[in-house]
Amino acid sequence: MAKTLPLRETPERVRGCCVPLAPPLPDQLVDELASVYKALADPTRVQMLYMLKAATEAICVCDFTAAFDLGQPTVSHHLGKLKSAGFIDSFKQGVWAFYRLRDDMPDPARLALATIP
Amino acid sequence: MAKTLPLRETPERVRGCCVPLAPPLPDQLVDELASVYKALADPTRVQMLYMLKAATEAICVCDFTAAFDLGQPTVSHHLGKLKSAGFIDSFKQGVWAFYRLRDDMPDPARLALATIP
DNA sequence: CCCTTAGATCGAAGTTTGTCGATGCTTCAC
DNA sequence: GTGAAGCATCGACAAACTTCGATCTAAGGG
Repeated sequence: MAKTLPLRETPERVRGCCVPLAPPLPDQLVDELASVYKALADPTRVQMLYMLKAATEAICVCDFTAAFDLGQPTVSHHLGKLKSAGFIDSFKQGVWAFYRLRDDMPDPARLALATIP
Repeated sequence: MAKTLPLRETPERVRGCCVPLAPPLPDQLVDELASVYKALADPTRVQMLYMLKAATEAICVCDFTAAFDLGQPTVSHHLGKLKSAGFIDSFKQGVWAFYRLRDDMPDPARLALATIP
């Protein structure tokens, strides 16, 4: 017959150990989610997305460059990451480049963006 | 008198350039948000949080170690990051260590966690 | 006691990331 | 055509991150 478990009584209901868990999320989905979060894992990019959420029109790269005490290549680099992650797109107007939130943002990006004030 | 803007007509309403923007978020808040996202910016940690959301009880470290084809020190490292970010806490039960979602999770972490399936 | 086991911590290797300066490209003014 | 301005791209470098093996600590079993 089954021998009693050697665990002493506990303040929490706790199983012995190493019980089967729920099936994991598909690798593809997990990687997609992690990529989206990675794009948000930098203060400059969080601030950029906040500015774009608060803005009523597309924002010029020169505005970002003025706002962030960073070199222009660095600003371009951050905007490129947000673009690759699906948050924003861009268009050119003469010599200027404007960025805005995507209308057709992928769901993971849309959900994550909603957590930014 | 004011000279007309040199911009040609555009498909979008676009201001000239470099117009004042909304005041930025406070640095402290931006850093806190970025730190939370950084904790999610790894597939293993996303999967861990999914497992903890799906579980009804605390999960033993040995379960994570078995689930992730990673060394035990690496699993400990990831759990430590999730703990530092405010997502989870832990308690010991004999030789085992159990992790669970925090009841009093900070708001940024709670919001971000809600974006994981 | 001694030994085993679970987990945390330490130190190191390899990769990724943020930042910069330099350069190239495109557009516009003259 | 020539020059200047706005951006993107490239190459380099320091910092941070992921991962591992080795070691240390704590708890139990004999």
